[in-house]
Amino acid sequence: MQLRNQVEWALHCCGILAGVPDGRYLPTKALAEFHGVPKEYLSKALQALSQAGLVESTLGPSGGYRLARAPEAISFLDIVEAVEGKASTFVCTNIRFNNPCVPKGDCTSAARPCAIARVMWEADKAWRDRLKATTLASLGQTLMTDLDADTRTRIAGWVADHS
Amino acid sequence: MQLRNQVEWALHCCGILAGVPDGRYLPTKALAEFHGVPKEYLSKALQALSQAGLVESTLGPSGGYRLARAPEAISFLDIVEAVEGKASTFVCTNIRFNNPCVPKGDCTSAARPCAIARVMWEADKAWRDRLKATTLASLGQTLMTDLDADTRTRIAGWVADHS
DNA sequence: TTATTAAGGATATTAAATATCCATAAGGAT
DNA sequence: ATCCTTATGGATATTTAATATCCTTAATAA
Ligand code: SF4
Ligand code: SF4
Repeated sequence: MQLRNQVEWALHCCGILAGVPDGRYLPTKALAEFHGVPKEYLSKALQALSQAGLVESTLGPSGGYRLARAPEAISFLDIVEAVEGKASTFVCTNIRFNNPCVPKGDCTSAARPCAIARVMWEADKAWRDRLKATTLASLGQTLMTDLDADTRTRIAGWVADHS
Repeated sequence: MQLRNQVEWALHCCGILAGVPDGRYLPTKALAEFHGVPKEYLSKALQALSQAGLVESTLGPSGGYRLARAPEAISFLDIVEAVEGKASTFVCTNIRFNNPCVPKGDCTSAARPCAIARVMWEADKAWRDRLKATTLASLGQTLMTDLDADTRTRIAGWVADHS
C-alpha cells in the first residue's frame, strides 16, 4: 500500500504556494520546474487541489495558482484527501457473508460492521487524525528551522520571480 | 490508496485459526471454502503469514495451518505487515533535490528527512501503533459480544470438523 | 503405496497509477 | 482587436501493481 506520488507533489506545491506574495499567482510551469516533475501530470494534482477548494486559479499571463485559505486553515489531511480521496484504506468486501455457519439473511453483522473492519477503520482514523493535526502554517515554521536563512531567501526570491 | 484484499483474508483466517483445537491444523482448502475466496490465491497470503512466523504448517492429510503463537502475542499489525509489507505508506522521492534554490551537495536535508516526510511518517506510525494495540485475543473477545451463542457454536463445530 | 497438503515458481489477467496529448475557454499583454 | 499565456478537462497511451490461476516438488499421514 503506497500513497501516489501526486501526494508528495501536492504537499510540496502547497508549501511553495504558501510563500507566494499577496495578489500573485504561481503557474503550473513554475511549480513543475521547481520540483523537476512533468508539468502535464502535476497539473492533474493541482486540479484536484482546486476542486477541493484548497487553491484558486486564474487564467492568462501572470495566471496560475495560489492558496484559497490561510496556511493555518489547510491541513495535511486536506491535501492528502484532495489527491488520494477520502475512502478508507481498508475496504471490507464482507467475506463473512460467505461463512457457512451464518444463516443467510440472519447476519447480525449486516447492521453493524464486523469487529475486524472496526479495528482497521480506527487505525485509518488515527492516521487521518495525525494528518489533520499539521497545517501548512506549522510546516512553514518547521522549515524555518530546517533551512538556513540563505536558502530561504533564495526560495522566496525564486517564487517572487515566477509569480 | 487501498490495502489489498489479502489483508482482509489474512485477518479473517487468523481469527479462525485462533479457534482451532490444540494439536490440530486447518488446511487452506477449508479456509478458502469458509470465506468463499479462491484457494490458490489465499494460499499466497497464508504463505506470507507462515514466512512471518505468525502461523506454522504441516504437510500431508490432516495437515494445514495453526497459529505459531498465542493469540495475545499476535497483533493486527503483525498480520497486516506480513501481507502488505513494512514499508511506509509515504515514499519520499526527494524531489527537493531538483529544487533550483538548493545548491547541489549542500542539501542539508540529505542528512535529515524533510519536514513533509517527517509528518507523513508520523501519521504512518500512528496507524501502525493503533494496529499494534489490538491482538487476536482482543478480537476474540469482541466477537464474543458481536456474535450470538448459536453462531459461535456453529463456527466452532465447523472448525473442529475440518481440522 | 497412495492420497493429501504446503511451498513456491511461472504465468496470465485485470485494474490502477503514471504520463502525455489535445481541444477549449478565459485572461492579460501588446 | 489580436496574440500569447494559462487552467480545465477529456481522451488516450504506457507502465506498474494487484489479482488470479496453474503446475511442480517435497513432505506427511493414512
Ligand atoms: S469480518 Fe469484517 S472485514 Fe471481514 S468480511 Fe466481515 S465485515 Fe468485512
Ligand atoms: S520535501 Fe520531503 S517529501 Fe519532499 S522530496 Fe524532500 S524529503 Fe521528500
